[in-house]
Amino acid sequence: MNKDLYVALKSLNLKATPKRLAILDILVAESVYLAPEEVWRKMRKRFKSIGLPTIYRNLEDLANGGVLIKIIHPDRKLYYYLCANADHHHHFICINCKKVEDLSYCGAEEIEKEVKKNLKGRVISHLMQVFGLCKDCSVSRTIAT
Amino acid sequence: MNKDLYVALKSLNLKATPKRLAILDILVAESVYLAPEEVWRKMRKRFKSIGLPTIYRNLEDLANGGVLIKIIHPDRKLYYYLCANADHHHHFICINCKKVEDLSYCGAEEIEKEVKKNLKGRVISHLMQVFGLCKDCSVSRTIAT
DNA sequence: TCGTAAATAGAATTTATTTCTATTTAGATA
DNA sequence: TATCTAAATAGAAATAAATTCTATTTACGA
Repeated sequence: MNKDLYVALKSLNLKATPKRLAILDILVAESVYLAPEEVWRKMRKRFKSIGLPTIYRNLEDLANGGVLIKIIHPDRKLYYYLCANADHHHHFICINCKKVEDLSYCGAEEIEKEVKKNLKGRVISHLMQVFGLCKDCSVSRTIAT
Repeated sequence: MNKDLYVALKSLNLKATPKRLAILDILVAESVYLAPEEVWRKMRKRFKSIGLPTIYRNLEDLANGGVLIKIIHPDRKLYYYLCANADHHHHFICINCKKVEDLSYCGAEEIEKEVKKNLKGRVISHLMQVFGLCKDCSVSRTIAT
């Protein structure tokens, strides 16, 4: 299995259970974001019995540990996808094919500066998600809904 | 009633019903963001019968029309608050007292440039929300949960 | 290999949101 | 001002998403 992932789990005090590893495996294999329920469907092909609570618990634990990123879609549902480097939280998300790409640009410093100076406040976290059509999907104009 | 709001409703082809106006009134009065269910509780003090579906429908319609902004909190729930100028979608949100303040900074141009140039994609919308503690709440260290 | 804390299944529950249908109402038009 | 119609609403019911609970199983350190 992937050495880095194993180390990551260790450092989070999470045991490397077959199901947890399979969840990671699925999310590593897909370069798109998946809803918990979609992860569940894929897991059911590999395990005869697998509960939805297990999916939720693991996704949440892994997201809290920074191994996964929780993507909040505008339509209320939560989606998750694997994040290779936990420091990078800025994404371009294709609303057609669901592919997620990293954005190098991040205005975090400017924001922090403005909040500190103008609002006298303190930044704890920020969320930046850019939705649009990726290269392929903006060529073929048809948009799935 | 507020002239601007009336005009805004007109332009959205939304009728100025007492309940719709009251929802706006509540959200104008509060400078904090509110969950649909919180709006409902306040509305029940004014109307003897008021259904939750009415709250949801109105908040959604008003948000779609740009009169309200839909704030997506990290913990899955949706919150709403009134937006005076519909063009401004960048907020500093205090996780303690729920106050929402505008941020003037916006990296939209840089992002659009990067998506176009590096990813050959097309930006449709973007979301930037900064969570933290406002001036008052960062002074008193106690954080409500 | 053994012991223990962590992880799990499966059922049940909770919470949030939406759908549906009959009734009411805002506001345009006569 | 009275009438009409599409939009808005209540209230009940259904759906969807996420969580809780308890008994059982399992990873993995000693």
